[in-house]
Amino acid sequence: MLEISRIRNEKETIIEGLKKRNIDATETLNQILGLDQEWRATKTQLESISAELNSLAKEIGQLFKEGKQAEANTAKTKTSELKDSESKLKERVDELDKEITQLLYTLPNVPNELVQSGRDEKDNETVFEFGQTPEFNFEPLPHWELAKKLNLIDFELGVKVTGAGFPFYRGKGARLQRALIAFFLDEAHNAGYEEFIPPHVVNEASGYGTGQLPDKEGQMYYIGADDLYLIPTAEVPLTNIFRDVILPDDKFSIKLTGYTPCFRREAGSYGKDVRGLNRLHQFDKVEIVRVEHPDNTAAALEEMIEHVKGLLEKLGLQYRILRLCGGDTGFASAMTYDFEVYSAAQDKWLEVSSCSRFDTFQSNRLKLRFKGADKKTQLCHTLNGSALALPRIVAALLENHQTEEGVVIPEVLRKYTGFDSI
RNA sequence: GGAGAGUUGGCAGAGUGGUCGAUUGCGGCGGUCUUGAAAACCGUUGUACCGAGAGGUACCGGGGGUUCGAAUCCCUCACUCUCCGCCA
Repeated sequence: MLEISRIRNEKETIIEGLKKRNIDATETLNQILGLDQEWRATKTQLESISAELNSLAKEIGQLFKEGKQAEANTAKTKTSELKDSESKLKERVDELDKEITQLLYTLPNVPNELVQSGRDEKDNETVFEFGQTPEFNFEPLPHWELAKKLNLIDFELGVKVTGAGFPFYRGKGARLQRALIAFFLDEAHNAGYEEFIPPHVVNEASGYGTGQLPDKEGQMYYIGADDLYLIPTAEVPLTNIFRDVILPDDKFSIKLTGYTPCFRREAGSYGKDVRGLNRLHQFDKVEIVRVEHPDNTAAALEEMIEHVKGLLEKLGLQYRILRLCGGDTGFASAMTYDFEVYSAAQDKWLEVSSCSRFDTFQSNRLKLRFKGADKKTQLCHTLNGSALALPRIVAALLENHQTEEGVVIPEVLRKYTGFDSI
């Protein structure tokens, strides 16, 4: 959520920035500023009436104490009129408050100056490429066929027990999952991230804190009996650790990591790119989350990108990094880099990681602040990234490292898997 | 699931209708003393909003009510803890 103070001061900059998302925010911003003006005027009125009432109440108390009943009762009658207008003004202030917040919720984050304007994924810029497209002297199989042939993943069993998008991993397939999770967590640990095992369900306040609610309500599995939500990513519990927190400014940088299963309803996304592991309702992911002083955000994002690059290179996967254009950048993000690995057998690029800086957009909702040397509180910056999401990594590993004899496990994973091929 | 107790400032913990944004202790910050530190002593120490400023308003788990006046009384919701039951 954008800060109202920023809208007051930098309206034109925000309008320019949001154009990169193909959004003309002029009208919304004017509407907000209009309501804000009324809000402030009404609030000033309200507060002066409250002040008057407060002092009257004190006087009446004093009169009672002095035994001046009659005078006290006269004073009492004076208050009723004031109370009337107080409650009317209060009502209006609350109303305006709500309307402003409602409008603020509709505005996405302002893109960073590096972000290009653009409509969709076709306008994303490739900023880095690594590796060679693997060549095969046989017809490479897509991962869903390899998974079946090698008995690694059972999609039909998942359908039977739960439904589509909830596969069983089995045998070496299951052990490969566990190996990847351990590998990713160890790498994050070595890079200075503190490891967490967070809850896999969160309450409503946490959903609002990271912005899944109210905008993406339909994407989360909801447990009605207890009013809880299954997490769509570890970002939600990990970032909400800092909800309503004021940090001392010597605490930075804060670096967290956690593995969790992720649950996404993916409502409305059927029929496209959903084969095999490409899109699931439950998948595993290791997430990295950072809370930063605004001065260090750019460096932190660079560091996260280097970290993810390292992971992919150690796994021997060809990849590219895209800086998303305005239209493709997520609602809360100021700038996002997507990592895509090349899938040989599907002949397409699969998104395996997304690293974003949110600047104050999340922390404003979270009320995550720090107190600087000048004793002023200001909003922290948050960032997060996947390091990494498993399914498409598994898909790429199977497809790109396949031979006619089977699948070769990358060197770095072998101490975790206990086997070097499948 | 049953019964009970609780939720107050960074923490601990007072406060049962007016002078309470809130006693006190600890912690934090500043100072005195000291070569330095500790101890002791003194001072200071919540957040947000409105206002050019003076100043004002709101917040004692959330929401509502009673009252001229609520941390304090009433209603309601949420959460936490203890005991019992069940249980990995």
